[in-house]
Amino acid sequence: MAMLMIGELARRTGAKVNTIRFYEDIGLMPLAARTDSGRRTYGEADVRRLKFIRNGRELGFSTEELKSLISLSEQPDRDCGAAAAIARRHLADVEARMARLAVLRNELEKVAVNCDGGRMADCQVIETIADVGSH
Amino acid sequence: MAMLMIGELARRTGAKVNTIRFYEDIGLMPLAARTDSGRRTYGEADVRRLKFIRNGRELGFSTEELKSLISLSEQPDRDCGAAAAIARRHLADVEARMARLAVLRNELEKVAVNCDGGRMADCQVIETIADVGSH
DNA sequence: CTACATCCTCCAGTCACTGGAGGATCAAGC
DNA sequence: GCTTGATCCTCCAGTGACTGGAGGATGTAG
Repeated sequence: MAMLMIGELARRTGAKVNTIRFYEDIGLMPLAARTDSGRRTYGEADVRRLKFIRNGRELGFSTEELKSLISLSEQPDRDCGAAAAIARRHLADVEARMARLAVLRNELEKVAVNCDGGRMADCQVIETIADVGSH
Repeated sequence: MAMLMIGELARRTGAKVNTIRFYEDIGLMPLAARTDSGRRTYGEADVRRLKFIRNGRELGFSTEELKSLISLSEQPDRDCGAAAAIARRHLADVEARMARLAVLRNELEKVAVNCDGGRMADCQVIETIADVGSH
């Protein structure tokens, strides 16, 4: 298994180099092993972990939540109620956001088509955003 | 039309008092009129504008995008192509996020039910988040 | 007239990055 | 063996969008 340098890890996960170092600083990624000259090296497990982190972040989990989830997963004998609780807390939030996004998407779709070339006075974008969520 | 104090505006829009002042600082809300003693006063137009801003923010528009949208809407004779363009740029993003949230929601739902009481070794939360979006 | 809520300004802190300066190291080509 | 360019290192300052608190003035109800 070939060791990866930080730049390659970045390419494989879509995270920026600086972001990976930042994750190490805050303990979200483990302290990386180093070459003799001090360069960080990574393996496949790091690729998986970082992909997990990036996905989690984009889906709205905080770094602290991800830390809990990871440290939970590293204690395979304890029960997973805690992980499920974090997930469930997130579920309601996710559903609410989806509902509002759905409304917005439909309105934006209409607007993006109708609006082009018209005058601002007839533009629906502003009204649309003002009204989403006041359902 | 009764004038509102900042606290009442906050209550009606869900924004915090400090956030409203912050929006004034960065020019997202206009400089509020003041009473003799220096307190900010607001009217119905401010309620609408702030609701628009809060919704826009929660739906992922940046404060700069909202500023553009607002200043566009204040020039009703110019064409609304620019507003539509901002909306369209957002549309693709919104759709991508919805798709991933949908996958996540379905998985979290399964997991939140199955997982409770099990051992971490069998827990799907981690796998689920690691895989969403890698499809 | 005394509480107490609400307002004011100013400023420091938070979260999750992002970017850059200044310098070392490495791999490839001449 | 040497230069060039990419990549790496550390450290630190900045960003966006707030959030919270200190310290003090003002308004209102009993």
